[in-house]
Formats: sequence, C-alpha cells, structure tokens
Amino acid sequence: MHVDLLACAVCHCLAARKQARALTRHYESRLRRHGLKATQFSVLASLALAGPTPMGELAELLGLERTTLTRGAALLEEKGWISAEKADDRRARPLRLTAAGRRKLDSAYPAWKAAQDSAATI
Amino acid sequence: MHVDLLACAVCHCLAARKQARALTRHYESRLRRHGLKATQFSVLASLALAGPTPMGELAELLGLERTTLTRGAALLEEKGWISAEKADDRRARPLRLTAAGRRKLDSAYPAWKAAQDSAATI
DNA sequence: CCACGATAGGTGTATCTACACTGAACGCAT
DNA sequence: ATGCGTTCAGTGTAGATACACCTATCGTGG
Repeated sequence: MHVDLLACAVCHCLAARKQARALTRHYESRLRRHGLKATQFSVLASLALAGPTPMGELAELLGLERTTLTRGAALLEEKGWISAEKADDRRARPLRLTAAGRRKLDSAYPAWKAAQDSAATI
Repeated sequence: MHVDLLACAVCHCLAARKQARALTRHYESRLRRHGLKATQFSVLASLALAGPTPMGELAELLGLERTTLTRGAALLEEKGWISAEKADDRRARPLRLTAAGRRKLDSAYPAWKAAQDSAATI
C-alpha cells in the first residue's frame, strides 16, 4: 500500500483538532481568571439551560464520552458549582446547577461573550 | 450582566470541540489496532512529509502547544518510532522518523484512509 | 571578551478525553 | 418471585492538552 503523504496533510481529524485547540486557547485565555476551563463553562451553561440532567443525557448533549463527564462533574461538584441529586431510579444521578454554580456562570459570562464575539478572528 | 443561555448553546468553542471529539473517536476506532492515537499518527505523517523538524516548528505545524508535543514525542521515542537528533544548535532537538516509525505509518495508513474517506458520514 | 536579551526545549501540575471493565439497579418474561 | 438482559454510572489506565515556570544555549552590542 502506497502512503499518500499529501493526503495525510489534509486529515479532517487533524484539521478539526487544530481548530478546536486554537479556539479552546482563545476561550480559556479569557475564562482563566474565573477558574473555568472551556468544558466546565459548557457544563454549567448546559445545566442552566436544561435544568437537572442525568449524566448520560448531558454527555450526549455535550458530545463527550459519558466517563469523561464523570471526572469533570466530580471536579465541578468539589468546587460546589453542581450537585448530583438522588432520583427515583436509584442508578441515575441527575446533575443540577447550584446557586454558587449559577453565580460562577454569571460572573464568567462576559469573558465567554468576549471570546465568542472575537472567535472569528482566529 | 444578563446571561443569554441561548447564545451559550451555540458556543463556537463547544461546537469545534464536539466535532473534534467525534472525529477523533471515528479515526481512533480504526487506528486502535495499530496502537496509534490520532495525534501520534499526525506526528508520524508530518515527519514523513517534512523530514527532520525541530520541536517548536513541528508544534506550530500541528497547531499544538510546544510542551504538548514534548510529552507526545517522548512516547513516540520510547516506542522507537521517532528519534531526537543532535543539531549544530545544541538547544535544538530535531525530530526524525525512524525506519520503524515509517513502517508503523505504512501499516496504519489504510486504517487512516478508511477513516478519512468515511469522515463525512459523521 | 562578556553581559544580556532572545530562543529552544523541558518540568510540575491540572484538566480533558476515552476505552475496557465493573457494579448496581431496573424491568420484563416466565 | 426470580432470573436475566438492559441500562446507569464509576474505576483503572493511558494519552492529550496547556500554562507557568525553569534551564541551557545562542547571538549580539558594547
């Protein structure tokens, strides 16, 4: 099998990852002083918008692996920004935004907005 | 400051990260049996195309942080797929694809090609 | 020559990411 | 009621990612 190196240079995966890295650096440079990573901001915002949401459903919503959200949610819970509630289905642990989480989201919003509005310039 | 949750739902960063994650899963599901991650494949392919390249320049080329490449390159070097050479400038450590690295790239290429050709279906 | 800013690269630390595997609870069919 | 496949979530492990900070080397102006 002949390896087409030029084809490799236009790898869709690499391109998507490059752009995601660049955008992440752009957003996180502004979110940093609020102590938030890009993924953490989107978790808080999603919960604010959708209300209490089971882990699996939230992971699906954010397009990340369920087990990835497990780790990330644990960090947010330690900081007191979200809480895992009990549900009728005792397997489920619906995530809910706490009041502190809502305040964190509010305070970080202008930084996110600035990044969002200037994202096209990257 | 009023938080526009609907605006947060169309975060460019989240969108880019979602797509990058999905594409990465797609490519890595095929690269897995070759023991390669997406980033590792792009490092090998870039070195095959560009020849020996200093770390900083390669990081720039791949759009990733220089210190990120430091860790990734160490793993590839452990596996014997790349080697860090000595240069006239003793600070520099140009990375070079080894013969084993070239063989690894060759053997993984069909898997990458299959992922590339089916990437649009995600 | 040599001091000093510039440049190449590495380390400590923290988070993100995901697969393989595991445990627990659920619900249905018998 | 109970056995069993399904579903929800956590753990072990490994690599990706990046910032703040560090060391070593280089080149140049004085």
